[in-house]
Amino acid sequence: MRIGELAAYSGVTAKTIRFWEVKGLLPDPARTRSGYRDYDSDTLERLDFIRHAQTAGFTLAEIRQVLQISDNGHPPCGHITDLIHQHLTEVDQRISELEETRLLLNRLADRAADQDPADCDGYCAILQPPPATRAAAIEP
Amino acid sequence: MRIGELAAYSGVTAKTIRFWEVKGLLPDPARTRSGYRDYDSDTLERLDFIRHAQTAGFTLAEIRQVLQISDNGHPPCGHITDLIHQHLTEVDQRISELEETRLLLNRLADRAADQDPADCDGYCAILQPPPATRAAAIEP
DNA sequence: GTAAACCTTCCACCACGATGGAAGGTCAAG
DNA sequence: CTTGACCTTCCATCGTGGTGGAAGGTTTAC
Repeated sequence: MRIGELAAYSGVTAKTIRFWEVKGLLPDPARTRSGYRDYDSDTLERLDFIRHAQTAGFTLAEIRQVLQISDNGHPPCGHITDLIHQHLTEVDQRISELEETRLLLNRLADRAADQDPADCDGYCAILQPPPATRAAAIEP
Repeated sequence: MRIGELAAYSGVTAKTIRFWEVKGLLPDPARTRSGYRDYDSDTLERLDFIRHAQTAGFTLAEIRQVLQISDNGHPPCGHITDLIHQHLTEVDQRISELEETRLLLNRLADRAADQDPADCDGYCAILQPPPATRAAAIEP
């Protein structure tokens, strides 16, 4: 199977397949006499695996690690389980960060609703923090 | 005030101040005879404004727009209000995406807990999607 | 035999917001 | 007069996951 065909079956572009190969997620494929990449159909499953792992939020580097373990003949389940829990922690953290941002934005929206543009002296007051973030700017 | 002093007062590094200038967030500053940047203390407020806007999740490009409106003598409040609501939408969307990811990871974690590594044939089954995502891989 | 479709490698570029460092000029203290 | 802190510009690099395109070789159908 040539790269275009693999691309068509998998839904991954040929460019991306080559990119994943460079990044070490795909082994060097067989080549035809003329130098074309020649894949067996197992590669389709590997591409699927990579895509599902991406959907789960794993980086290519992490996926490469998992695949290496697998390629070395070990079941990577333990490693994957670790990664899953690690990612859960990260996702939870990112969600709380974003919820904090949302809180801030909501406060700003409230303030914007009350704001008379005429009062906007210098930089717009909406985005100003509650007073006294820095004690005093000493002018030299 | 030279750049190092401004950096010290504002808590923004000199490198970053130059970077913001290049990106159009800061006007070309006055220069001393020898070519050093020479800031007035108003710049301090501008840097503060930029930092608060960043905290609210605005990109430098958005902040530049707001500052341009402000520099042209118009109150940017209306634009800022629009941006705030736009960002609220984006943040909400990002949060739901992450919550979906968390759901997926939790399902994977459950599956991982039940998984016997011995059953891991080929690519680890934990990350496999529920069967029949693609109807059938036709092998050519 | 020739045109289209496909393949190869290689190099550059996108966003995003900086940061590191080289090579050289300036300024103040001792 | 020298040392060190500070400043200048310019260019490269980081991470992330690709995408675009040039220049050239191959295969397939007609």
